[in-house]
Amino acid sequence: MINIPKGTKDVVPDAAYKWHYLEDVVRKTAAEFGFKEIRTPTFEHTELFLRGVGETTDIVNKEMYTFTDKGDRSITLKPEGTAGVARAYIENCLGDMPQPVKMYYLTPVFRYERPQAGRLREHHQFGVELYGSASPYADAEVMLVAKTLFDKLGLTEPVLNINSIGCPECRKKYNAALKEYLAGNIDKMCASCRERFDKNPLRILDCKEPGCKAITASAPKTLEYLCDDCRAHFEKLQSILSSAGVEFRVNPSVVRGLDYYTGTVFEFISSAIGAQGTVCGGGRYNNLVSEVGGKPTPAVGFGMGLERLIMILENLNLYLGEPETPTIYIAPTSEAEAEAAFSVVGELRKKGVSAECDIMGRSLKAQMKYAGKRGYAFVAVMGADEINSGKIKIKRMSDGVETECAISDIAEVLR
RNA sequence: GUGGGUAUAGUUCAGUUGGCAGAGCGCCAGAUUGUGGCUCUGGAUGUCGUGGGUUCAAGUCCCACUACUCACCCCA
Repeated sequence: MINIPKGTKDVVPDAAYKWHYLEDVVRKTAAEFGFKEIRTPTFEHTELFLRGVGETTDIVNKEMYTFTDKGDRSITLKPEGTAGVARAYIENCLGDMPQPVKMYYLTPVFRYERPQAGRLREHHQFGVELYGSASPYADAEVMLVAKTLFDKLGLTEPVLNINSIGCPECRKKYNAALKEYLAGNIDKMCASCRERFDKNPLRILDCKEPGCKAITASAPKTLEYLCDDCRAHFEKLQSILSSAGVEFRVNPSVVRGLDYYTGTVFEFISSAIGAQGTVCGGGRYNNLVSEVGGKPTPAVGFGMGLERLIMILENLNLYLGEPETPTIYIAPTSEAEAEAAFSVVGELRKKGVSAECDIMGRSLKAQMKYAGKRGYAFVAVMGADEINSGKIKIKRMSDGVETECAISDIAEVLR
């Protein structure tokens, strides 16, 4: 037997309704905020992610599904949603549309990682992209999309953590200050932090080693090195969030692992699903479009992990939609009525009523059992009497009450 | 890439100092031939993850491998 590849998941028929429910709420929420769906390919030229996501990131270095196609092109399965949208924005001249351009996507993403709770090699993301506005209102609006979605799902628990890592100018000054602070202690820190010291000192702040945490606790904060513009932006953002009634926590250790972020970064963190608690992460990436070959365009957005979101909803016993079962089951009493039942079901479907009948050749009793277990709202037994009289009793399964009507009127009676 | 845990029926698991491979759930069929969820009866499904070793005897002990799982790194 060939089993499922590591880090992937099947959604079986009886569980698909959860995804339908979630996607439905997601689409409605995005639409309320004026975001329209954008669909980009599952794979892109590898070059896009090298330039967009950044060559020093773990995602690009060790996690991409990259292969050479038959035309000798280097192709990569998308490891995140933003780079492809940036490419599409440029390629479809969306910069010439009325600004801002507000887009959302629902997409699978692929990263070669060791799976664990809340981490897969293929997972699905809902993401939002707002292009063309550098205003902190844009940052707030994007955060509000996530917040509103959580509210609609009955989810109050994920905490919004925000930070600003500054523009490239602030970052230059900050990196120098951070390295100066760490220089005296670096030999006491973990191996990976020592490695990060040269490559990307900012990421040291993210380390969870107790020893490193103790050292970084009093390290300089990016917030202390923001230029006037970045500081004003971050302060205005907080004021907007406060007056919008959005609770948040300024958390200097929120440092994103993708190179394209500038300025505002944020995460919604849940404590309901174990170690991988970030259910939504995003920020501003004002240099991404130009990095990928377009003209400079301010942008802000987030990615949200849908598997993680479903895990949270399940762990907190929150509503996840209703199983999808046809409305009525027609049960022929024997083979003699099977064809008649089959055609009645066909008529019902033409009228828009979801209906099924026996195709297993089962006894009436077994059919009733099946119908009860599968959760049909109505069952109608069809035997010789019904065929002769043209009348049939529709049984409501919740309480057993039966209503008689003409076979040709079933659809109307159910309405 | 690093570390811990686990592996027995479709599924969740039990299996005593090593002594005939089991239970619940699910599935199928019945319980006087046209009405479900409850109950009762019966039935099907096993390379005990794979390969070695110890032993009269291994699901059980030892070794290796593989898979799964949790955690680290990193991310959603």
